[in-house]
Amino acid sequence: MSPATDPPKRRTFRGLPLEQRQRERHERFMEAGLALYGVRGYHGVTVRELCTEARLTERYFYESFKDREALFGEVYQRQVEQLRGRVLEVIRRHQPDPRAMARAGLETFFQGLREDPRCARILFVDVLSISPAMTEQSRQVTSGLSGFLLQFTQALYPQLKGSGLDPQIIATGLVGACINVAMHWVYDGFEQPVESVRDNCYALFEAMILSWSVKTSTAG
Amino acid sequence: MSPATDPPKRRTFRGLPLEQRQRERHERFMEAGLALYGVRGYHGVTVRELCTEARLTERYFYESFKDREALFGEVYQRQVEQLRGRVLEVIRRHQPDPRAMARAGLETFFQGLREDPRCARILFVDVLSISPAMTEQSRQVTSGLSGFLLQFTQALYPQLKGSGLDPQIIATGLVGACINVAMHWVYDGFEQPVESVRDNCYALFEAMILSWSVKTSTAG
DNA sequence: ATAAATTGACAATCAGTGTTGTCAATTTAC
DNA sequence: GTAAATTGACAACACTGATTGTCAATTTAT
Repeated sequence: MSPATDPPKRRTFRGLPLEQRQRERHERFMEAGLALYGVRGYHGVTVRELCTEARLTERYFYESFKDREALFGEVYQRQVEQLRGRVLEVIRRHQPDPRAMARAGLETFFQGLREDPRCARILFVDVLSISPAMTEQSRQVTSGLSGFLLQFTQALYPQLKGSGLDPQIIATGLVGACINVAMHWVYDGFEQPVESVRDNCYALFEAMILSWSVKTSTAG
Repeated sequence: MSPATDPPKRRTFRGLPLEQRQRERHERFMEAGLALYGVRGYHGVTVRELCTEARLTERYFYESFKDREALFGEVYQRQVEQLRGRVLEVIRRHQPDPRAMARAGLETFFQGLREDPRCARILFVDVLSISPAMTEQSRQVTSGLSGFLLQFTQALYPQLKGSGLDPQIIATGLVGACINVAMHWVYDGFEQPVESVRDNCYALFEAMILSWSVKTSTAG
């Protein structure tokens, strides 16, 4: 049917095969996305700016991503996985002391944001105002976080069940507390030392657990 | 210098003086802003749509507002003041019982969001991704909220000072907890009864206060 | 009744932006 | 060396949206 234009034959260029060149371009756009989205937000950044930042052209942008939102989605997902991975790793390393695990996890979380404040904007601000699809993606991530927290505390304190409270709501609240503290910390330019932020958030966790065990021990 | 076109003489129309007509138009745009921004978000709404919703034309939009952002700012500020006013009022009405005050305040907060879910999106989501100016406005509001919470708890529990924790961070965390719980509640379609949401958030407050007084009493 | 003010509908302008296409220059395979 | 693949710069196109301007119809004051 079509007049049969032979597809161009792939070949190496500057010593690199096609796949690697494509991966490198993809990677440069990812970095440009982090740099621009993370500072000016999703809606304030154009495709052209992303291309300039990546030192590539529009053609390659659409080679790697369906549209602007797709790039944001990938940047978002990568940030989530990087930070989550670091936190899980450090938690594992502090087993089995639950307090050390919680404190180290919190500290790693906050350290990650301080090392790269752009992460905070991408993870907690812009993702919510792009599209219903991105909002859903974000909600799944934070729900997963609450779920993990839930599992963690219930494994450590099995007596927490049956206190009349809703563990899911409590977990959602604690996650929200950390996020809000983190955001203010970031926007205030990291005034407080990371140890203070960590300890105060940990205090929220501990308070909740304490109160829980008190309630359940007096109730049971 | 200018060819001296006389300014049009103001007069009544449909029995209403100019000021009142302008105020009514302004009001219709405010309602349109709440309706559209509150559902589709700031970036998804155009001036034309706002005009259609308000059953007015672009000319009147720019009569009332400098631009799209100005309308959002006013809608935001009004929502803040309405909700805050209701919460403060009900807290006052439950004086002097601190638990009743806290629980009633929380319940009013959540009820307000349930009665008008558009409020949640405007207050907690979109305001953060519009401009640095709007972000700053939002931060001032939530800082004010944390400040109020701080004052409230410190007045009730003067022994809380000197526990080694940073009350400002704790307050920021508690506010973030309520916001996050509220957002998930809204987006989940108000599955849980408002009493449950209220009680669980209150439990966070109470846990914090309890833990605080325990720490200070054992330390002092 | 008439002229002026007011309104509403909509055209016109102007600036961006996403997206696709062109083309010359560069690099590679043969 | 030559043809094909690849790249990079940028033009072209289509579309959207903010903002200003036009004008006829309506209402009011005198």
